[in-house]
Amino acid sequence: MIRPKIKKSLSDLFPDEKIVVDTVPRGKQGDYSTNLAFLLASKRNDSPINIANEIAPKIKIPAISRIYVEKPGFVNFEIDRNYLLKHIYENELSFNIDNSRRVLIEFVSANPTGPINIVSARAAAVGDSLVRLLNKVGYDAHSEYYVNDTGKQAEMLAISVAQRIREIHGETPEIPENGYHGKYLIPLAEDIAAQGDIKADKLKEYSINYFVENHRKTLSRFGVTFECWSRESDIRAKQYPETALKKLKNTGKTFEQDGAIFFRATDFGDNRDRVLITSDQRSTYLLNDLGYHIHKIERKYNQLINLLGPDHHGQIKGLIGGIEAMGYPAEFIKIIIIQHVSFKKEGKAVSMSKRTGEIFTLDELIDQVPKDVIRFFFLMRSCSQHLDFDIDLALKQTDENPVYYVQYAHARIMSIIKHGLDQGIDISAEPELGLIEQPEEINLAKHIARYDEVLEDAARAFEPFMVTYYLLDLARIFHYFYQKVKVVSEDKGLSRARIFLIQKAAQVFKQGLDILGISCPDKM
RNA sequence: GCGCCUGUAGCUCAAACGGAUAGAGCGGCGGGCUUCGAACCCGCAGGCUGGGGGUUCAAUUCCCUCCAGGCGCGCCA
Repeated sequence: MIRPKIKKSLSDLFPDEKIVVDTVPRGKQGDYSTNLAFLLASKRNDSPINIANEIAPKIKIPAISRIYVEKPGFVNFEIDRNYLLKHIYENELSFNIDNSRRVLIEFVSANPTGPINIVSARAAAVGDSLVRLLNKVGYDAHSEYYVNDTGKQAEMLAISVAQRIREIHGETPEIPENGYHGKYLIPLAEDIAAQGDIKADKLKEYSINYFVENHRKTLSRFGVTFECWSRESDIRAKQYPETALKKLKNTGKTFEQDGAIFFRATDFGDNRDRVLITSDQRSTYLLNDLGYHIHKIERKYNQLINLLGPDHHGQIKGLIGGIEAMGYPAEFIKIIIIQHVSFKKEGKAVSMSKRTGEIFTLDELIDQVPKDVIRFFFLMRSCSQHLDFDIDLALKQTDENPVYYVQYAHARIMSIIKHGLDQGIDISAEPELGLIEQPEEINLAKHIARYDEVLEDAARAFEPFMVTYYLLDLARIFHYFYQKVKVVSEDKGLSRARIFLIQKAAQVFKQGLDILGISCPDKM
């Protein structure tokens, strides 16, 4: 990484300043810039441009060949060409920004009362990519799926399935109003009916397992696998909710009212106190969830990340407050809200409700749109951004999806390298880096060198989409380079040097797309 | 009513921690293959960053207010 080297050199000169090193906008001199002169200006009561001119000559950094001062006071640094190429040549594209972090990322966790619908697809894409990204930068990150297999909705599922079985036997089904009316229960009911009678008390377990397996298969088609599937029934059987309740009671942050036990969540910034045990002595979702989080922490994780939909934001304060009250640092847990996706079809919004049975399943979407396209689409947006997904657009115009733009760049490179081999270029030979000097070549090299910086930024922000944008930029720069520079020519030494450069680009494409969970074919 | 998110080009979106002339893709118009992959490249058009006020050397970014949209606000999960 070049950026931290600049920052360190500046910090050594001015240890008291909060120095920012940024990239330079297009069209300006230099590659990286600092705001240092602005910071000093207010303290010294002088103009930023004067200070910039004063400090610029004092800065000596091996990676930097030239320093420019730009109005109104930026100090810009140009990377030394030889340093840059050597840096790329020696960089193995693997690094550690923090190897002490053991991270558990819980995401999707859809209720096993029906097929996964496309609302969960965004969380699946982001969560899976986040696991890959964090592992790539040196964290020890793992994926987790929480199965809500107890409680009222599980009961309601069993009741609804029982009615569908009656229907198969020629009777009129009577699914309760708040039951599950979707036709997707019919294959399950047929499956059960074909096996003869399953006892009523086994119906719930069987149905839950059916959908858990269904979720696992669907997500696997989407390229998403979970290392751990935790079950609420297991958490309960191991008495984690009771443990959580005991811990909370010990802190004095609970109270009784109307026969129920409350958690004093308002002490932790919540807008109301939250029920832990209802007046009819059932544990609430919050208490079970707190128990579940004890279970996570007991597994030696020091960073828990939960991806939630925007409809869950109301429960964040209660959960974090509860974890804090139980004596764990609040920073242990990070909640990421993945904003709402609006699906549109034939120009109008698609409404989805599992209870009424109006759903568009993830399986149906994958049947029609390649998973690479779907994932890329979701990973082009920041999590905090609402997102419109036009299904017709995805179905009809997949060729225009930018994912192909990136994949094409990689395939093009592989084709050029093959061509080079056919022309007798020895790609095992040491490249003569000094031959790389065209502006388009240097620009490509500079962008390759930024890869690990982008990964660091994306990992610290928990935002895989930053990788997506980087890859689109790199593809654009490569395609332009291709237009201007002939890689394979009569000059074997030059050809070898240029192949080295595009090989590095290909490695970045491959690894970057892998972080996004998107394939990277050699031919298209 | 309260809380969270959002408002940037015709459309979909960028612009990390406040920085330089607010950038891409799609769509529109005009160019470019005898040459390593045209799923590509180049150029043009298109913006009071929802309105107004404030803080700052500097605001798309922070604060206030108004307007518009989305999602929440159970002893449900």
